[in-house]
Amino acid sequence: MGTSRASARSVVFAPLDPHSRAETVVRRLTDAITFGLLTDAEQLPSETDLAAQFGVSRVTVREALVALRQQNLVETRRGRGGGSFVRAPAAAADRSLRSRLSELSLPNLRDTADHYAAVAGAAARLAAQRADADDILRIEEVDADVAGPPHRMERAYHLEVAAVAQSARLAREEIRFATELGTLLWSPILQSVDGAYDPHAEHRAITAAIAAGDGDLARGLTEKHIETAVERLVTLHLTLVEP
Amino acid sequence: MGTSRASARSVVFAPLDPHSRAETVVRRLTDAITFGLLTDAEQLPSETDLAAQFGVSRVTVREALVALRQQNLVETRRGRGGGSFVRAPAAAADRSLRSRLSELSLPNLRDTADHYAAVAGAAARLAAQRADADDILRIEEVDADVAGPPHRMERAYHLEVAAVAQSARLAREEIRFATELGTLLWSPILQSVDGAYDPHAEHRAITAAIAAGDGDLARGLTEKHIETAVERLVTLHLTLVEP
DNA sequence: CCTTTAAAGTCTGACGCCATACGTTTTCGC
DNA sequence: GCGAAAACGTATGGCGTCAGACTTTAAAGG
Repeated sequence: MGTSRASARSVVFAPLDPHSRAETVVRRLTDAITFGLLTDAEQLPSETDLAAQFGVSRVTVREALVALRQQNLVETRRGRGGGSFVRAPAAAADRSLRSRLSELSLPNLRDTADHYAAVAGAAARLAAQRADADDILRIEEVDADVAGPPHRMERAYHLEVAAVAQSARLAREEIRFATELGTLLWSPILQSVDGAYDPHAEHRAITAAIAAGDGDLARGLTEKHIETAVERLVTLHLTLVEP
Repeated sequence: MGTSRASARSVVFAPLDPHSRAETVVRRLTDAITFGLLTDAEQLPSETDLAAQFGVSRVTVREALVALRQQNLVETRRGRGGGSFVRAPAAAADRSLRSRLSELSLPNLRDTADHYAAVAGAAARLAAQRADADDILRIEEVDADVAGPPHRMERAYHLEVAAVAQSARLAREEIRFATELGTLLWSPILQSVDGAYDPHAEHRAITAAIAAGDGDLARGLTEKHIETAVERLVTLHLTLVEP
């Protein structure tokens, strides 16, 4: 009894976000660059457009861009055709990933993964209930495109499943996890640890379950897919933490 | 392909929270009072304590309290033993609930419910994998306490299950849903629509599945429990929207 | 080469929020 | 009844953010 009361209060009275708005914009853009959502040499929208999209003042955007320039994550050019351009060195992303991984606590990593599996599994189940033939084709097309880095492929696949599930919330959650954890879970570093791992074969099995309308199987396969990736990540984490 | 890229961007460039900090505090406290997390005549922490807990300045808390007083949701007394006290008329809560329900769009309601079922179902499944005998006793004790309003009982039950699942994230999500949707889903208004509904019997079945270590059954029963409540809410929603 | 255009750079007054300090009110405890 | 303590009420200077306006820069297009 006391538990639920105390815990509900923990939400009501939880601290507000301590970060300034400029700082929040910095974190947004830094994460997007570090995790590959914004690629090297890519041009950001203009200051005016960024301000409109983020719902902040242009001064705030400019403040954030100063910080990003100091981190050498963007460079800015004036004049027509100017603007801010991403500078994302590949080696920095790799170092950032290992650094990030070694900062994560194992219980925290497992808890995040449990949550992710719940969301992605539910999306797969709903997709099995709601997909039509066009949806299945689309999922297959997305999965057939193997031209990019693994975490991009994984993100595209799971996001397509969430879209087919017709749940805006689950799709949004999927994107959040892809941003927060996806780059770790599906990192190329992990691919070299165990060569026998074939995510595409697992995707095909999930897609077949969705096509067959078997929601429980689709969910179970999705959960296992994520749990497998987590175990590999845990293995890497242990090598980093106990040298 | 374009789908996942465009959608990832929608997260990166999504608008920041437009609400001022004072306004956010107002919303927090208004929701907590309206949904029964803070009860009539209950004393709020002092301004200084609220400021510390919310991580804001006292001026901001005072600003929020002015707004709450204008809404007649609190009254404030000076001096020793003074402070702000909740004023939560039962009729206003009922009106607020119907008003809230008629504002919800049906697809939105279903989507939220799908997400809730995923979280609560996953919690039940993990609880079945991780519970020991003491945990089961605790769940049963929580469920045996029938002294309060239904939404309180439901919150306490599901939160206990999430606690037994040993997932901080799922517990936090559970609290969020209990705050956002729980008061609607388990409202006394709905209890009078269909007298045959017995949530405690459904809880006992879920608890038995958890005790038996049957994660899939525990999850399935939890999902059905929530889906049943949603259908009843949809029925009420239709009576409000199409008179 | 010149003009136009897009985009960054700079500035300004008003408002929200911060930390800090002090004053007033009311109850509690001796 | 008095003094102490808790708690609200008021005020202040500084910083972040806002909307809006104007200037400078550099590329694109004729």
